Amino acid sequence: MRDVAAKAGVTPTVVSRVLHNKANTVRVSAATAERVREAASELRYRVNITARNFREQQTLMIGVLHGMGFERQPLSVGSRYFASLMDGVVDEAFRRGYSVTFCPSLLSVDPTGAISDGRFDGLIWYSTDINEQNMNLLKNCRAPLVMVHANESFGDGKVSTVICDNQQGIELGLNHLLELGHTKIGMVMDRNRSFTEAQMRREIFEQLLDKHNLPHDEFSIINAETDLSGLERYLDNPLHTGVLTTSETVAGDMVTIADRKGVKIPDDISIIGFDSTEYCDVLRPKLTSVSQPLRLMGAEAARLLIEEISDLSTRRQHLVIPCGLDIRESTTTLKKK
Amino acid sequence: MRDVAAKAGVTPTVVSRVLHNKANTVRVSAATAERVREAASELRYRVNITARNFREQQTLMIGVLHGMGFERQPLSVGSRYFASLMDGVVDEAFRRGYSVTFCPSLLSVDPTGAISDGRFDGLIWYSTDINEQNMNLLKNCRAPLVMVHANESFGDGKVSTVICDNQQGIELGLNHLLELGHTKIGMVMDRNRSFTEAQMRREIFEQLLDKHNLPHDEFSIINAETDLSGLERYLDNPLHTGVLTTSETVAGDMVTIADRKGVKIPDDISIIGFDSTEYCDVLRPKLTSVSQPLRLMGAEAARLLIEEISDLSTRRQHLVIPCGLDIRESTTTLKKK
DNA sequence: GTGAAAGCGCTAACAC
DNA sequence: GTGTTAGCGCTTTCAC
Repeated sequence: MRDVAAKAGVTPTVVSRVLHNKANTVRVSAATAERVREAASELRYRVNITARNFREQQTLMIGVLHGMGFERQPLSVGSRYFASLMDGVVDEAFRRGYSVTFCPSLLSVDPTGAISDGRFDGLIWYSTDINEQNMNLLKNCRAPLVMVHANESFGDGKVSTVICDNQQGIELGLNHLLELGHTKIGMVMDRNRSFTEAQMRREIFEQLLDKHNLPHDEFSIINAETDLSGLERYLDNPLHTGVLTTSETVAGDMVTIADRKGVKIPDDISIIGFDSTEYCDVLRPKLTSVSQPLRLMGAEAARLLIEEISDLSTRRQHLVIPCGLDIRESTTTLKKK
Repeated sequence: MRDVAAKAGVTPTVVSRVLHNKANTVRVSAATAERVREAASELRYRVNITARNFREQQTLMIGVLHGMGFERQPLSVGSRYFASLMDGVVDEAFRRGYSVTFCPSLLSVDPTGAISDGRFDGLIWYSTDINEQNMNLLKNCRAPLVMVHANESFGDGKVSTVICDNQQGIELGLNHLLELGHTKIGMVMDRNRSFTEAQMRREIFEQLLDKHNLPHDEFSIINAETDLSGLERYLDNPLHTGVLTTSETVAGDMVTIADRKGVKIPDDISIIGFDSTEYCDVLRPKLTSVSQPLRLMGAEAARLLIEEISDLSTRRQHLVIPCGLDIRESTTTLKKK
C-alpha cells in the first residue's frame, strides 16, 4: 500500500479511500483516483485482508461448531443429515458475503478458543447435549451464536435457536401408520444416546400413544444401542407392525438388518424414518420419512446469525420449522394374518 | 491484555510470554507467571486471534476453491464425490491444526481476493478446467496452492498436484468387461463438458480399444449431454453390452433412465462407474465402479499443502494415487442371444 | 527476569 | 481534495 501510494504520489490514506471506500463519503479527485488505480494495478497490489480484519474487528467468517455432544458428521457416508444442513448454511452465508469454516481440530477438543478469540464473527452450533460443561463453554462465547436442534428453553434465551416441529413430525408419522391400519406401533431410538432431540421425539410419541388410547409398555421403545445389538435382537422377534424412528440413520440400519434377517419391509413391518434426505431415496425399499427441512434450517440459522452479527441489538429468535411426511416405499397397509 | 498486565503488575510483553510463548526461549519467574495466569483467568482474557494472525502473517486456515470450471458441488444430493474429497481434506487439516473454509461467494464469482489477500495460508483447488482465465488467476496466487485432478503438466510445475491413476483405472474397468466376455464396449461421458479429466479418461479408453483390437467408431463415445438427452437417445437403442463411464454421477443417471426405459442392468448392459463412493452402494443395482480414493486424495492434498506452508522451500510434488475396482451388481457376463 | 519500543497493514478522525 | 496522526492487539528485539 505504501508502495502504491509512493508510486501514485499520494499517501496511503488516499489509496485506501480510492480502492476500498464503499460509500463515497470522502471525495477524491478523478485524476488522483485514476493514478492510484493505475499504480495499484501495475504493482499487482492486493489489500491484506488480515490487516483489515484486524482493524475492523470482523472476519466475515462463520464457524461451525462440532463436538460437544455431537461429533462432526461425515459428509460422505451414511445419512445426508449433516451434508444437508451444511448446504443450507453455506448457501445462505454465501448469499450474504460470509464464508463458512469447519474447524474440527480446535472444536471437538476444546472450542474455547474458537468461540472467544475473535476468529469468527459468529457461530453455528449443532448439538443438543445440554450438560454443564457445554453451558459453561457457552458463557465464554463472545460472538453471536445460533443453536440448531435446540428450542427456546435452551441457553436462558440468550441464543437464537432453530429446530423442526417435532410434535408435528411425530404426529404426521404416527397418523400415517394409523391410517394404514397399524395399532402395534413402536419407536426405534437412534444409537447415539446423547442425541437429546431423540428424547423429545420419544416423549411426544408416548404422549400421542396415550392420546390415541394405544397400548404401550416397556417394549414400545426400542434402543438400537451403539453396536446395533438392540436392533438385532428386536428384529429376531419384532413386536410391532409399524415403527417410527428418531433418525433416518437408524431407520437405514434397520432396513439393512431386516434384509439380512429375512424380515420383509414393509410387509412385515412398516418403517418411518426421520429427516428425509436423499438417503431415503436410495435405500431399498425407499424410506418413508418424516421430513425435517435441514437445508432450510441451515439457511435460517445462517440468516439469524448474520442478522445478529450485523446488528447486535437484534432480538433473539426461536424458529420452529414445519415438518412434512414423504411417503415412499417402507410403509404399507396392515396385512391381516 | 493490557488489563491483565496491569492487574498482574507487569507489562503486556510478559503476559504474552507467559500465556503464548511455546518454546521456553525466554524465562519468566514462576511467581510472576502465576500472577499473570491468575489475572488472565479472572478477567477471562482470551488472545485476540485476529491480532495475532495479523502480526504473524498467518491464519492457520486453508481455503477450498470452488468455481473456475468446476462449481461447488452439493454435499447433500447425488454423488458423494465432493463430500468424500472434503472429508479427506478436513480430516487431515484437522490433524495438523488447520481449519478448512468454504467460501463460494468470493470464489465462484471472483477468487482473486481469496487467493491473494492473505486470508488463507494455502489453497486447495479442485478443477481441471485449464483455460487462459484460470491460468491468469493462478499467477496472482500468493499462497501455496495444491490442485486436485490435475497432473504434472498443469501450471508449469509451479503447483503441487494430486490425481488418480486414470490409466490404471480405465484399464481395470475395461479388463473387467473383457473378462466378462463383452466386446461391444462404449464410454459414457459426464454431462459436464468442461470436466477435462473425463477427456483424459476418454483418450485412455480409445487407446486401450486399439490395443485390444476392439472396434471403435463415432458411436463408441456417448455424450450424456447437460439435459441427459444424449443418454436418453442412447438407451432407446443401446449399441453396446458394456459401458465404462467417466463418473459415478452419470452412471447413476444411466441406471435411472435405463430403469424407466425397461433396459435391464446388468443383463442388457453392464455399467461401470467411476469414483466408487457410497453412492454406488445405495444405487440398485449396486454400481460396479472404478474406485478413485477421493478421501485419501483430499487428505494427501491437505498434507502437501501444509508441508508447503510450513516450509516454502519444499519441492512441488505430483502424486498419482492408485485406483481400484469395486465389483458390485451392475456388471455381469455377456449373455449369448 | 523484566520493560520499552517498534511495527505488522490498514482505516478513520481530524486537520488544513 | 489531501495529508497527518493515531491506534486496532499482539509479538519480538533489544536494552537494562
